[in-house]
Amino acid sequence: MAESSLLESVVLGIVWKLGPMTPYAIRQEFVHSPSSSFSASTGAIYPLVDRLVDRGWLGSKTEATGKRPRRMLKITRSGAAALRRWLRSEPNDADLSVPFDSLRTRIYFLAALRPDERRRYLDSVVAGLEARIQDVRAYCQSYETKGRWESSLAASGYLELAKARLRWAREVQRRLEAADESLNEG
Amino acid sequence: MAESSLLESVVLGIVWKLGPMTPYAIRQEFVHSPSSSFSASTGAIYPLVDRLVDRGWLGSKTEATGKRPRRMLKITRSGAAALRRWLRSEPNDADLSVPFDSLRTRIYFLAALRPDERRRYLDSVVAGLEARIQDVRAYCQSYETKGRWESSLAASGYLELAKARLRWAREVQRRLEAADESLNEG
DNA sequence: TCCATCATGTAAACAGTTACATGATTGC
DNA sequence: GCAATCATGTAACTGTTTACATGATGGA
Repeated sequence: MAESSLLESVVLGIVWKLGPMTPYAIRQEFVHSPSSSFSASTGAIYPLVDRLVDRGWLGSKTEATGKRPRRMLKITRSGAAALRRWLRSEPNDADLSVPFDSLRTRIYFLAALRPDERRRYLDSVVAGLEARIQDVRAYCQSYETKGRWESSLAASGYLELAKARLRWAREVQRRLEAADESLNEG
Repeated sequence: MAESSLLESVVLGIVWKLGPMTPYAIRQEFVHSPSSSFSASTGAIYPLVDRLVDRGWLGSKTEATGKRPRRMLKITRSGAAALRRWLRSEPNDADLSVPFDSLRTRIYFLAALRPDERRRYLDSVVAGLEARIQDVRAYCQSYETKGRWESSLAASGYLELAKARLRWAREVQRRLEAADESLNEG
């Protein structure tokens, strides 16, 4: 049994949860997610779907409704089994390590900028995160009311991370300002 | 001027901050980071360093100290300028979107498991995150005392995310248990 | 009528992983 | 003497991005 990649497992999960659906619809799920870690370009998603079909995890039926064909994908028995295997598997090192955050990574090198540049950058980060958290809140609320329970649990995970990040960015901003002031005074 | 990838910018930043250093030492920085998003395998790092040298952003001097040569890398003027350009650049959509979390992603499909399997999985997640957060705390404290200020700000970002994630995992655990109990009663 | 979106895919280029290969140095 | 780690790199494979190409459908 082939070891499957994360993206493959997620696609399998999406079809299990939302299917039957077209490859196009799968892609939209990624596009509209508040966490854009998978860009899921066409060149990634179509070959990936083919792989899952070849492995017998997705069934594919081409419907000729209009003139142009649509591929309807649905999960098979062995596909659902593979999904459950993934879900049950012990979280590994990468799963447990602190999520990657490109804003945090940049901060690590912030001393390379002048104080005024640093301040400007932090302002744009805080403003950007504040704007974004509104979208996340809206996304989460839509799941709390109409969604399934798992979706609302995942959504609360989005919100927790988004809030933690904004809290941290404000703290960074505050500490930089304090440092600048003490420099001006002393 | 070529647009540089995130990994390239980070390598540039590491050499700016910690250099002059060997490609091997750069790799160790990634290996020992609490966020293992960059695995930075040899096959990634050596060609990447070559690209940065070709671009004139890193200077490379091969020292023949013993018998085997060591490449000492140091950032050039234009390399430092490129680093600052990256640091000043407006955070984009991907930067501002909620960080990816594979544990959260799995939760989204958790209904595919039986209640006892879900509970077992959540237990291993919470245990794993608890164990991990100790390492993160230790890592952060080492920067609070001896590190530079930017490192300690980045470290506080690690800790905030790690804590938010554990808080969320416990909340999920709690809500799953509550749901199971109400099923048993009603 | 025209534009956006639905919908399917391919091809070239590129980046990254895994595995391999080599050999020096340091500490037990 | 031996094992771990320092240290450099390459080659094959795989997955992803970017760009291209095509055409249907539905609404203003």
